[in-house]
Amino acid sequence: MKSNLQRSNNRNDLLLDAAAELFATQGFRSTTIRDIAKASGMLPGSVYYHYASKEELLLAVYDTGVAQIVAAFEAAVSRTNHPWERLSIAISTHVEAITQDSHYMRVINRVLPEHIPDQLGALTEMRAKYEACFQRLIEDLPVNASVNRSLLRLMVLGALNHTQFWFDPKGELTPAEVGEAFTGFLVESIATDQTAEKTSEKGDSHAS
Amino acid sequence: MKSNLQRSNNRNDLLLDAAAELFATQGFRSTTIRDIAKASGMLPGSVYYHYASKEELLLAVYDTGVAQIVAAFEAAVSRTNHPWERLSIAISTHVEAITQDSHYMRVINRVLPEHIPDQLGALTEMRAKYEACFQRLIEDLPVNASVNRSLLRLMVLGALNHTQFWFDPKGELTPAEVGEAFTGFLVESIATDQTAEKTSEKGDSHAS
DNA sequence: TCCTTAAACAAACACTTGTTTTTCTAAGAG
DNA sequence: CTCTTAGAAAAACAAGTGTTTGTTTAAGGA
Repeated sequence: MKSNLQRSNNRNDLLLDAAAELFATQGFRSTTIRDIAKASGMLPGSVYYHYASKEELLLAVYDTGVAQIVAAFEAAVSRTNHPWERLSIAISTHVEAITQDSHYMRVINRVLPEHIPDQLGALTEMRAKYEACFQRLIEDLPVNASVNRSLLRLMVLGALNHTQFWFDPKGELTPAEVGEAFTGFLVESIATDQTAEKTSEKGDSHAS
Repeated sequence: MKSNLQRSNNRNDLLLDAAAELFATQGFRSTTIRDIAKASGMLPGSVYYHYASKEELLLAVYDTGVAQIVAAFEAAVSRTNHPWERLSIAISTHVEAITQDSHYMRVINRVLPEHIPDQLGALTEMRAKYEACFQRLIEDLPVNASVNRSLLRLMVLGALNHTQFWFDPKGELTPAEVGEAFTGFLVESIATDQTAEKTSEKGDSHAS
């Protein structure tokens, strides 16, 4: 039988952390095994004791990242039952995730499945767990029947994914303001009348 | 003096075309000089007779791509003076550009300046020429005073940049429908009243 | 104490990368 | 018919890549 006191697992976590940080800041292709090994204080070959390949290391990071961002998402969204507020909160949570917090979540934004063809299926599957959050959230939005919810989801996801290239955490805008603005751009156009009125009272979309 | 009949320039164009296609379909890093040489029917070393480096080759492709997409943009947008229709047309032009047409335009979408740190400045400068088109277009939109036009532009650009990952030219949606949908999601929320009414008559945003 | 084994080291391997150098070819100029 | 030279071939270079292999270390169980 196995001993209940395994030798230090911590180096494995350290390795994973280092990989996450490097994947998040440099991307997958630009990060070498030697970079990761150096950052976690070991030699290149030692990495392969823990993970069979560089791509498997990415999968482990990705898995953790998805779990974290889904958890952050659900925690944030549970604060209210109002569908449009939920969208706003979800957006700000996403923006927060890619600027602060752990590097694992940033990997989900930076490394797109389409960029690693060999792992396209696995990565897409994981990422789908996150995108499904938005799917449910958008399904719950009270919008006009003519609205193509799938296109709406893709528009929002695209806008969110791009925030990594322009959002400056030291800038004037807060993640919450981005969420409110993006939501505000949409709400009155597509919401059913009663929900639009309810939201516009507290939203920032109208001046007059 | 130089002879007016230079030897065949066409191999240079062929080289550029091959590079554009590969950069567009595989990305910059994943495309090797050997790939490009093979696709243009020459040997790796011969590429360097025409371009001093792989990155210089990218710059040449990028430059052509920006010129083409700006031209396509302006030609499309000039068809109407209505600001919201212009936005819709601009979006559909973008979606068309990344699916049909030349590979040069697809490179602009696929290869983001942030991914090639050594040429960040040059690429950003070129890309700005394209993004400026949207900036002017959004400046001309009659929207409420509370609307942050900069955020609106970033939202639209993000959504557009992401279309490459999901838009299927063989699918049910046409680029024009994407443009109309995206515009429809926005127009009534942020447009000043009279323009919103004008647009909603022909748009597809309201059912009731 | 002996043995097992998790964990890492040390060093190379096999290959790919962008790039350079040298050599050849063929077309136009004089 | 030479001479020059644009243009490409051929082959290698130097650096970097992911990965594998053989060896060492040290902790825990018998």
